[in-house]
Order: sequence, then structure tokens, then C-alpha cells
Amino acid sequence: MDEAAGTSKEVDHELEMDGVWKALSDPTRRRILDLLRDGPRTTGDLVGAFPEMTRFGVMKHLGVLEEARLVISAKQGRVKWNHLNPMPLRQIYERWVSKYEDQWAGSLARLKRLAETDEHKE
Amino acid sequence: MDEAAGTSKEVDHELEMDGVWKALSDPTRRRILDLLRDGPRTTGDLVGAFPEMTRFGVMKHLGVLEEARLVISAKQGRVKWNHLNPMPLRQIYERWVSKYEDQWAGSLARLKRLAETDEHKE
DNA sequence: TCGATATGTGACTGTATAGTCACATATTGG
DNA sequence: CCAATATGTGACTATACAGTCACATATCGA
Repeated sequence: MDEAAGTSKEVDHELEMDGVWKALSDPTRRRILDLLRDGPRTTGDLVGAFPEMTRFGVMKHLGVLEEARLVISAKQGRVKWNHLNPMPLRQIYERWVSKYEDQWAGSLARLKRLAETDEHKE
Repeated sequence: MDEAAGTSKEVDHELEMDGVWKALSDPTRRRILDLLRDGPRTTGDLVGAFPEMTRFGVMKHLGVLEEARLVISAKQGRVKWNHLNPMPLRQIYERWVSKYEDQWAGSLARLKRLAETDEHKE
């Protein structure tokens, strides 16, 4: 209960966000999200945007994005519209990336000093 | 040369950052980075922070982080100090996440409307 | 109704990655 | 020099995941 590794709420958030990180780790999926920034696209549209990949390849990526709630889809008759959901990205930024903003200033000086004082691995 | 999929410079950035995304996709590696936010740690220190994993398990994660330049190491005698390098994170934010900031406001209304108009996948 | 179109899915392959074990190397202190 | 300490690494297993193929289902228009 009083574990050393943070509260269970934090662990929950970690588990919740792990799928998002995993989804973002693939370049094709990031390209899909980029396309959806301009507005909703049908599955067929997205498939057409990746001629180097099979239809099902793209659809599996879409499935991963949907599982992570980065994409929300709505079927309209015969077509399926895929919408970008920016909330998980926002959470990743707020709960994680923003914590590193302070470092963006401070650490650079230390690293520079490190590079001068000591040789570092190439 | 005049390919349809963006300039070669953009592709370079993508390739460059792919390793960073991949490195960030693992929860253990994100925990390592969190530890390094407080300051440099020796490899042994970091290994000690993960009792549920073997020493080499942690070292391999460190290797991935170092490959992505998220961690920069400097050997000092018998110990190796691991420093956080926030630059790749900054680049991911600037070149990618920040592009979605506009969406954080606009898309939500659309998604809400979508949820009301049409049923969406659970 | 019937064919064309748009999407869904089970089964499979190849490859990458997490994690472990045993062993090797290098450095410090006595 | 020698033992203890800190780190490096090759080889292996198990699992996850990207990507493909063939086949199935559902909807629209004529």
C-alpha cells in the first residue's frame, strides 16, 4: 500500500498513457495523425495516402491509434470517418513533457561543461 | 528527388527522431529519464532503482536511451555518470507536439458534436 | 436484386525487442 | 599484486509487433 514507487494513481496514469506512447512510437502512425490534423478522413482516404503499404497495414495502424484513443471513428453509412483526438497528446505534454521544460535551460550548461571537462561517448 | 512525401530534410528529421520516439515508448526508460531529471546518476545507482530487473536489463535500456541521445554518459574512473539530455525532448515538443496545440481547443468541440450526432466506437 | 465499393478480420511470417545468464574487462584501495 | 567493485558484452529465449494474404461482411447506386 505504501509502496516506494509512487501512488497507485500515478501508476494508473502510467498504464493509461503507455498505449499512447506505444502508438506514437511508429512513424506511419505519426504520419496518420499529421494527416488528421487537417480534418477528418475516411479510412479509404488514409489507405490511399500510403501506397507503399497494403490496406490492412494501414487499418491495423488505425486500430492501434483508436485503441489509444488518439483517433476516434464514426461510421456513416458505408464509410468510416476518422477524427483526431488531441487529448492524449495534451496529457502527455502536461503530465510528462512539461516537467522537462526547466531542464531545457539548465541542463545544457552542465552538459557543455561535461563535454569540455571529460570525454563523452560518441 | 522531387518525391511527394516531403523534402529530404523533413525525412531526415523523422529518421533522426524515430529513435527518440522508440526510446520513449518503454515505461522503464521513461522512469529512468524521470530519475535523471533530479541530476546525474551512476549506472549502479540506476540499477539499484530497479530491483525487479536484472542489472543488464537496466543497462540495455540505458543503451537505448544513449543511442537516442536522451542520455549522455561520462566515465569517471570506475563509475559511469549518466546525464539527462533534454534536447531531443525539446525537439519532439517543438517539431511535433506544439503543432497540435491549436487542435486542443478546436477539435474538442467537433468531437463532442460527433459524439452527440453519431454513435462512436467504444 | 446485383455488382461495385468500403470496411472488417482470422491466420500467417518475419523481425525487432525485452529480459536473462554467464562470462569478460577495467579500476580502485589496501 | 590482489580482491572487491563497477561496468561491458556475446548468446540465448520469449514475446510483441509490423506487414501481408485471403476471405468475409456491409452498404450504396443503378
